Amino acid sequence: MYAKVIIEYPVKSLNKMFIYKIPKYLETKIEVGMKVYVPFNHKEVFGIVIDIVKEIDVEYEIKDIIRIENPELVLSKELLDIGKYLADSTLCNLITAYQTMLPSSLKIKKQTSNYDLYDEFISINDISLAKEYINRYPNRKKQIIVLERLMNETINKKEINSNILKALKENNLIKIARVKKYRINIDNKNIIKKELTQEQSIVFNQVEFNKYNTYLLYGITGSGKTEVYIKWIEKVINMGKTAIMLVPEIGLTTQIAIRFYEAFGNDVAILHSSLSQGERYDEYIKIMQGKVKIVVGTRSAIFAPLKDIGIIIIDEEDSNSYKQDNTPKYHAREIAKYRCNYNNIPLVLGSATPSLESKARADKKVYNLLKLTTRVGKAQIPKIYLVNMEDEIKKRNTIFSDLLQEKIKEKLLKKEQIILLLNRRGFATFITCSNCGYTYKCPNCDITLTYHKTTNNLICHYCGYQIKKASRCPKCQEDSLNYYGLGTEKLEEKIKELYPEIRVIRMDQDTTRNKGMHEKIIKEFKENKYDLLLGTQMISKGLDFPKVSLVGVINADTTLNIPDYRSSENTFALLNQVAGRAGRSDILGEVVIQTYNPDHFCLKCVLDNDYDSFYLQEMAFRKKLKYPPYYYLVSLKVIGKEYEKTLENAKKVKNYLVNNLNKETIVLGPTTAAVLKCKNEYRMQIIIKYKYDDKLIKVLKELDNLFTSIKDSYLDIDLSPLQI
DNA sequence: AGCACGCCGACT
DNA sequence: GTCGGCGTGCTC
Repeated sequence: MYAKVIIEYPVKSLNKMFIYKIPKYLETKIEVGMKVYVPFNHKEVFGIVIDIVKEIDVEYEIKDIIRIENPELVLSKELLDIGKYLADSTLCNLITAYQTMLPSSLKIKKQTSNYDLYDEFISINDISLAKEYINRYPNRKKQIIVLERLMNETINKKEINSNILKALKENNLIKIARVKKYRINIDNKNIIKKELTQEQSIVFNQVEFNKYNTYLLYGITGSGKTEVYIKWIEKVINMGKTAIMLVPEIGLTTQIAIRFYEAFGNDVAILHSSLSQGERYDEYIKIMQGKVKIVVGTRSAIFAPLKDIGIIIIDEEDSNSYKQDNTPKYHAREIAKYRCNYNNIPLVLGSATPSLESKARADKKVYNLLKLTTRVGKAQIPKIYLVNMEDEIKKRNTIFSDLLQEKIKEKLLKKEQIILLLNRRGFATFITCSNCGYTYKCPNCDITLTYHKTTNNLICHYCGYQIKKASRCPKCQEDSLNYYGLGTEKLEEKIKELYPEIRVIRMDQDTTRNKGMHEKIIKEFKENKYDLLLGTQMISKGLDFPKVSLVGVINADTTLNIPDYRSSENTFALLNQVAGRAGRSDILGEVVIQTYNPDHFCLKCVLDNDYDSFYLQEMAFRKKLKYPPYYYLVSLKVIGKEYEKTLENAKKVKNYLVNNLNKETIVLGPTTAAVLKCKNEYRMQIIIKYKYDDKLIKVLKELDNLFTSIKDSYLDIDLSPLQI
């Protein structure tokens, strides 16, 4: 018997099957999907068995598989197929696809170290033997105490002094058993069931099980989507099946996880980015062994090794975090479609602000549209104010408008809570010398450095380059460095200046870097230890703080002015979400949005809380400019150390595309990418816009292969990019 | 990717 | 002569 194996190196030239002979003693043990250790060109490497065949007809010498690496890890047929689909649809190597699907502790690289944790329990070997021992050595008091306890129970090894343990063991009185221990253990005995409202019940009943269908659940913030998700999953579990629930990155994960633990107890496993490697390993093994039925997690949880899935739900389906921005550049929604189609089950996409793409498909009846239009309980839609900052500047209000200041004061008096959103971290976005014009810039990238005051560092948000800030201008030595552009750090400082008695907490990438900080901030704010929470878009999603009655958006233009075709869509979603944080109980919520573009249609729609109107206007714009969902996009970046050669290669790529793709397909560029120079490399961009092109994948693969022989630059392809 | 092989220049 | 630089080719 022979095995077809892909090996651990993620290189294009090795992206193929290698054939190995299965030694006799492994014939009965080996399975497709197992990790193996094989000889490979004077070395030994790891690989995955993709196929097993009886006979093979080749002229070259075939080597033997050395061993099976870890027999408990077997990728199922479904997961193997998902990997193939992933590799095909994003043009990555097959091994890269499997690597991304596995938790890092199980990846196909080095030896898998043992991540298993155990509890060790002592029990008695033979009672009569123990009694005899006690009689013979009555002065061994400590040992006797242990032995007497052991006559009625088992004891955790940790409780007993190791010398005593040793003595008992040497006299053959006890035995020690290992029990696998999980790092995450939620013991939840009081399962909480909630009744659905009438509107929720109607939505619940519209999903058909045991059939592949995509549903778009359009439910306004606070309409109780989670409760409907729970009912669908409950139904699937009762059918003996399992479920995946995807949530956006962190933040939201914990809150939803708590609700899921309340509803399903230990049937739930959590997979998200802030778990340690060991925790991830434990959760993965639990899932693979069928010890849990529900997986709640972020993007990569779509690859959870569940068997017999009955439903997949993606909450906040418009979140950008479902798209991975490094290779493989996959979108979890597309993998979910593949998996649901594979298992012939429903896929539910939920959102208060569906992506235009999903809404358009729902309108065309490709997806089934489900709607939740009322808030649960007494909660009302918040009142929104739009403030023109142009007028405020005249009054010398650069950060806080009169209205926002007044509202903050009012809420502080009433002891209600406040959230402030500023979608930019750090202290100042750039520092310039007013004497000579010197600006701190990244030496590797084509952008200004952001100043972080807490560490007194200037940081490049692209490559991570850092330098300490000098007290005087590094060029002309004058004491004339000025700070421009407001970040969350500075906002925090300003707020404390304005309201000295206020209790403020900041949540952004910098304050949540350490494990558990995220949860801590949310918990403490919820417990009313702070009056005001300020932060980046991290604070906008899914959090439920009943005492928040005011949300302030400091500068709505930060996201609106990003030069990207989706900036309006992102801004609408962000503002709508953050507005939804206000007034989640019986107190009326108020939202103050500050902007320099009060006439922008996107902000007007936010003001009116009118998703449909936003959708129509934005769709018209997309149609006119040939953007998704009317056209599909592909972004190709040619990246190289030398500008001239990179540009030359980019031009060749363009010509190749124009000559080989369909006539109707639009090829734009090459232009300099949004950030031309990044990490000391130049980046030229080519954009493809197409409606239908049967040659596309084939042509892109050829192009990708052609680049193997070009040394001075490389090609980066993103099929359906979220940003261009 | 990572290793062997091979061809070349420069050194005890 | 031989040590080590790197360009090329191959891996079941």
